[in-house]
Amino acid sequence: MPPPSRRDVTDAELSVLRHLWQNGPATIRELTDRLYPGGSTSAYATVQKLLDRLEAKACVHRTRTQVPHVFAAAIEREALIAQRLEALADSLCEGSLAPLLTNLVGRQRLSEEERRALRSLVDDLDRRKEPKARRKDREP
Amino acid sequence: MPPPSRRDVTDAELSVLRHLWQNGPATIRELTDRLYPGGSTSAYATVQKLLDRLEAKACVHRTRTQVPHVFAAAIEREALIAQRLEALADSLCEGSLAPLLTNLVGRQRLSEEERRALRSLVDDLDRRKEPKARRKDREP
DNA sequence: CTCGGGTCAGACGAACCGTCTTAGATCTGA
DNA sequence: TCAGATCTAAGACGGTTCGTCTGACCCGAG
Repeated sequence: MPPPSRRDVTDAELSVLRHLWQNGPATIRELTDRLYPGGSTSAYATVQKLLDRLEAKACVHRTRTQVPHVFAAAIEREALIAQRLEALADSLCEGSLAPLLTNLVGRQRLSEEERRALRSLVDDLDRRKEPKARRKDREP
Repeated sequence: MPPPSRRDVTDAELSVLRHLWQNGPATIRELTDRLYPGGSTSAYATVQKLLDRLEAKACVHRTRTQVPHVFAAAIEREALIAQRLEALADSLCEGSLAPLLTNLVGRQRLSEEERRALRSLVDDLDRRKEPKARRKDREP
């Protein structure tokens, strides 16, 4: 059986990605100073390798025109969340997202405010998908 | 840096677990015949090892009193979903579940029926958490 | 006794992850 | 000019995990 071939983003890789999300594009040097403060010489190479692999996974974009190269996140945090939620649904719910939803909603950890926000989200969705009187939807 | 120490349930392990969820307790032989139909001798040992590791992860309970041993799922599918959702929240949302929720709700893939079910879930939650007049709830 | 089925412990190859080393290119300042 | 610093690039390393597979031992039925 061939391995999944598309590997997931790793924890160490994620810490790099997180920094790019929070602080925008950066060089290897900047990332190294931030993530491995007081790190020895090899920390630089470690960050470099993490960026290499992130680039191979299309999660990071590298600007080669200038030196040192500048790296920027090529995937949004939301997109990564979406991707993992779908992977979860595939492996545990036969692709259906509903069980995840009910699991999240059925928790006590949701504050009143979160519940209110959730309700308004559902309202928005309803409004978009089944308007009482059909409006001029450009994408039905 | 020490590895995460609590490893996740693997794909192959998950296929065993899935069968236990669907068909109830089973012996190694039964699982092997189901999961590796026409499998050679070693398939049996493979399933056995998967069950060993699942037991080590407290995801499976093994009845040793009788031979052959009978294995049963020791974790519900819902619990595993919950666990993974929390892991996801920890790694990508600083522990907050809300981003997962909004990501799931903001999709087009939710059918009208799913939206209706979701709404009633939120309604239930609201009713449970802020009853206008406290009723005699035996399980609050 | 033999043999088939079961348990148990462990080895194996492959893959992955984080780290680290090395070599060569490029730029800069004394 | 050249010595040193900085960067890119490629790869090796040790450790771990995963799925698979082998072999030894146990036991009850024929």
